[in-house]
Amino acid sequence: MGRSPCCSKDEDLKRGAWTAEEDKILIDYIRVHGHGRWRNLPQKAGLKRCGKSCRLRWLNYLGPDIKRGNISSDEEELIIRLHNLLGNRWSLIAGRLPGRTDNEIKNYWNTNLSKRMKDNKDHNKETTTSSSNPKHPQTEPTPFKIDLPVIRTKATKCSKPLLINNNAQQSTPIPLLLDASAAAADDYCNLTDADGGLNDLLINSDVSDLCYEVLLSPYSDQPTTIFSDDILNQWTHSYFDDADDHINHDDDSIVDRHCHQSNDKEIE
DNA sequence: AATTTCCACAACCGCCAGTGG
DNA sequence: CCCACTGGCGGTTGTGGAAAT
Repeated sequence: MGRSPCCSKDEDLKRGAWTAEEDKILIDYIRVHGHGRWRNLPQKAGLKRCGKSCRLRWLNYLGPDIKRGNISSDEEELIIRLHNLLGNRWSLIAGRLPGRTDNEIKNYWNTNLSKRMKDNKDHNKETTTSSSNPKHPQTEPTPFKIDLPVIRTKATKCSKPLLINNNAQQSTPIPLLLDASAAAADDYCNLTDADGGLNDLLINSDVSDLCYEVLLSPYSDQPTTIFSDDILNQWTHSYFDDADDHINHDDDSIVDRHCHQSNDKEIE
C-alpha cells in the first residue's frame, strides 16, 4: 500500500484554468494564514482544488514576487548561459532570475530558445559541411581527449557534501567538469545543492565569470563547461570554510563531492 | 468569413528527497 | 528502520488566441 495520491481523481475537484474568484480566495487565505500545508489549504480556504494545484498557482502566478511580462534580452542571455551550464535545471536557473519562475523559464526555453538553439546548430552543421572539399576529404579530426574527472549533473538534490577526491599526488590540480548535456542521465553525481551551499554560490555569483567552455569533441558543437581552478577554489573554500567539521582541507587537492545518494557513481 | 495550424503558457502529472512519528 | 506525508522538481499536456490559408 503506497502513499495516497495528492488528490483523488474521484473527488469533486475543479481542474483547469483558475478563475479570478478562485485566485482571490487563495490570495486572501494565504495573506491571512500564510502558505504551507497545501494539502489542507483548499479545504480550509474553501477551494475545490487540489492542494498541489493551489501551490502551483501561488508559486507560478499569484506570489507577490512574480514578475510578469516579456523576458528581456539580458534575461534571455542569462537563461542561455545558465542552461548551457546547468542543463534543464529550471529551478536553479530561475533562482538567478529574480521574479521569474522555473515554469516560466521552462516554457520560454521550450517555445523560443530550444528551437533557436537547434536552428543555430543546424546552421553550423550546414556551414561545416558545405565548406568541406569532397575531392580532398580531410581526415577526421582527432577528438580532443581530456583525461579529467567528470561530474555529470543530475536533476536531483544532494544534502550532504562528502569527501572527497584527493588529487594531491598530481602536480597540477585538475579542473572538475560539468557536463550539462548529460543533465538527464540518471546515474551520475550531482554537483549542486550541498545543503544549499553550492546553489547559493551558483545563484549569487556572476556565472559569466564562473567557467569557460571547450569543445571536447569535434563531432559536437555543444561546448562543455569547465570551471576554472580559481572558481572551484572559491566555491569549495567559501562553502566548506563554513563546514570545517565536515571537511578535511588538503592544500593541493581539488575538492570533489559525492552525493549521499546510493546510486551515485564515481566520477569518471 | 470560416477553417486550420501554430504558438505561448498555464496547469497537470509522476516521481523523488526530506522529515517526523 | 519503516511508513506516510509534504514540498519540490522536470516533463508533458491542454487550451485559448493569433496567424495563416
